[in-house]
Formats: sequence, C-alpha cells, structure tokens
Amino acid sequence: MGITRNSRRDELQSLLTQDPFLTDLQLAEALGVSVATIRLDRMALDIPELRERTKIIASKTYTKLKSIQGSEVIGELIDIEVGAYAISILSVLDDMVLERTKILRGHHLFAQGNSLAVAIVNWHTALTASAKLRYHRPVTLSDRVIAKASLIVKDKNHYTIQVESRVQQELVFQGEFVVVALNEKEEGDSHKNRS
Amino acid sequence: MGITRNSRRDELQSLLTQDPFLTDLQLAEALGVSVATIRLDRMALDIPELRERTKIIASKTYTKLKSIQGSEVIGELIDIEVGAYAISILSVLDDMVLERTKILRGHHLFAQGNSLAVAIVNWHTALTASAKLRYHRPVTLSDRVIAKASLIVKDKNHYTIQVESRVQQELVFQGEFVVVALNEKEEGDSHKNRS
DNA sequence: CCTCCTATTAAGACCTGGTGCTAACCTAAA
DNA sequence: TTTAGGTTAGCACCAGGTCTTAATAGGAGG
Repeated sequence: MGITRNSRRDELQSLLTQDPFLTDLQLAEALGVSVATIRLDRMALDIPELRERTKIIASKTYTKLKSIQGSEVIGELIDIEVGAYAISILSVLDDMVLERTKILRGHHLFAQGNSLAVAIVNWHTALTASAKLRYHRPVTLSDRVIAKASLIVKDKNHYTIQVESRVQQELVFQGEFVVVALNEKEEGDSHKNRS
Repeated sequence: MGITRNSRRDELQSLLTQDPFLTDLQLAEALGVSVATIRLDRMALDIPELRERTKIIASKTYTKLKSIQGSEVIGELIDIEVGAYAISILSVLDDMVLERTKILRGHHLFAQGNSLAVAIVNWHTALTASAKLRYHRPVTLSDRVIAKASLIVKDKNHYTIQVESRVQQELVFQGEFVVVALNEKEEGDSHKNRS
C-alpha cells in the first residue's frame, strides 16, 4: 500500500514491543493489510504467535519477578544474625543491566543493601530513614555481588547499618543506612522519622 | 480413587501453585482422574484455563517488570530538559509495597530518583557515583509519587543532581545524586569514578 | 432387593488463534 | 508480453479449552 514492505515490518516490530499481546487480526487492521500478510511478516521476522509470546513473557517473568519484588530480601540471603550482620548474594541477570553497556543499574545494588539493612533490624515495621551511598566500580552482567551488612550503631529505635558489596573481593558499593523500627502505633504517622 | 474429592481439589490447587502451566490433561494424569473431572474441579475452585492463567501471569508482570527493570526511566517521564531538570510520576502498585504494612519499598523511590538523575545527564554512559538520601514520610499503596530532579552543579563530567519526590505536595523523599558521564574509553575501567 | 443421589466419565459441537499449504491475484519491471 | 515479487484468499488441521447432554459407577436408605 502506501508504505513499503520493510517499513511495514519495522512498524510491526514496534507495535509488538509496545504491546506484545496483539493478535494477527489486530495487527492486520493496524497495518492495513490482510492477516495472511501479517503471518508472512511474522515468519520473516521470526516472531512467534501470540500464545507463544504470552507464554515466554509469563515463564520468563514468573520466577524473576519474585526475585526483585516478591521476596522481602533482594538477592539470596545466605547468612544472618539478627541485630548484628547479614549477607546476601545477587546474581546479575541480563534484565538488570543497561542495554548498551551491560552495567548493572544502580538501584539493584541499593535494593540489595537496603533490604539487608532492614532484615538485620528484624522488626515488624522497619523503614529506611536515610542513606549515603558510594558506587566504586561498575558491576556488569553475570557478576555475583556479595553484600555484607553490619549494624554499627543502635540508638533507641534508630539503627545505623554499614553495607559493603563486593564482586570477587573487590569493593563495588558502600552504603550507610539508617533504619527506623516503628511501633505499631506510629505506623502511617511517622512524620518524625528523620534520622 | 483412594482419595476424597476435597483432598483431590487441594492437591490440584497445590499442583497449580507449584506450576501454573499445567494443562487439564497433565493434571488429570497426575491426579488419576479424567479430564472432565479436572474441568469440574477447576469450575468449582474458580480456576481459569491454562491460557487464561498464562495471560494473567504475563500481563500482570509485563508492565511491572518494565517499570522496575525494562525501561530506562523508572516511573513515567513527563517532562525533561536535558542538563536542567526532569520530572516523572510513579504509581505505587501492590507489588511494590511491603506485604504487611502496604508501605512502598524504599528502593523504588531511589530507582525513580536515580533514573531521573541519569536521564538529565543524557550521556551514553552515565553512572551514579554516590548519593545521599532522606526518606521523610512513608509512601503507601496507590499513592502517586511525583519526582523532580534538577541539576545543581556540573563540574567537568560530574553532575550533582537534587531530587525531590512528593505525594500530594508533601515531601516524601529527597536525594542528592552525583552522576558521572563516562567517555567511551573509560568504560569498564572506571576505577577513579569516586566523586 | 431396588431406588435415589452423587460423583465421575464420555461424547459431540463449538471457539480462538493460530499453522501449513495451495492457488489466485496485482503490479511493475525486463 | 512474460516474469517475478508481494499480497491475499481458502481450506484443512491443531491445542486447549468451552458448554451441554447423556451414560455409568457406587453407595446409602428404604
């Protein structure tokens, strides 16, 4: 039609990255061609059918989602002594890194350290009040980050926790977290939780 | 046969929580009953068919995964002037909060701010070198967090960026991020990226 | 014993979103 | 004009269901 075959295929690709749950019929209507053409295009571009795409997304994310969001501790908790220290390992998967450089996005290191700090406090409601972070070296795809958190100061309900994260002995990240343990009553009314 | 109907249904439930991608036929074989019985059991237990389950898992995780991992900016970027400021909105969904208290997990605020800081720098490789954070008030389920990042100091390739995140005008989070813009050459060899 | 009830199973028609194949069609260039 | 590339249509088939109806097994109660 008005457009060339290749630009239509580009368009198809981008439609599917926007929304991978489109049927061939929907794609056909969006691109003003027949369903048969969409099928040929998918073949050419090696794009599986809707059900296959759905299945891939579902199974890819099924376990991974848990690791970043579901569990209380981000990374795998391997040792903990409540009120003293905690250690976890985070394996850098390809969906945690920046596309171009394959460098781990900073918030994962933060999340690992932060959740470890909260785990040490081991209180029903423990919130981070403040933190100071240093990123020393980029962490890249398939590195394994070992984070060790240690309680250094406890002042009433304020816990100051030092986190050091290393890849093969080398320090990549440091953080000092102040975590506040809340009383039940204070929950949702913690205007004073400033470190 | 040896078991009762209710225990079979319990078993069915637990099989599906272990692996939600089982067909009726697989379930029937696992439980030693006919496919028809499995269908009846699913009806009774209000369990959708395989394809529906797959779709639910996929779409539930699809946008969420993106929001935490896939896209370059976490939250929805609504305004940006490169080298000056950037604003994004983050809607707090139920998988971002702590189970018990429904309070947003700290690393999401960090991630929103951090990715905004990196976006301002707009350099092919921009990494966080250090950060200081303050959490002022807990953010809860279904809040909308508006984060505004502003460049305050630029010293060669070091950018200091101030982020303030608010829920309904009220300050909930503050961060000061130092972001380093890397030369191509320095990539992967950034031992000196200490702010 | 037979009857009633529940659970289970089987059989058949239909649905969606495809696959794979063949045949026809249109247009534009050689 | 012939030929080739791209597009479309039609048909049979598939998985993994749906919904409905009907047949069967196995007690418990009379």
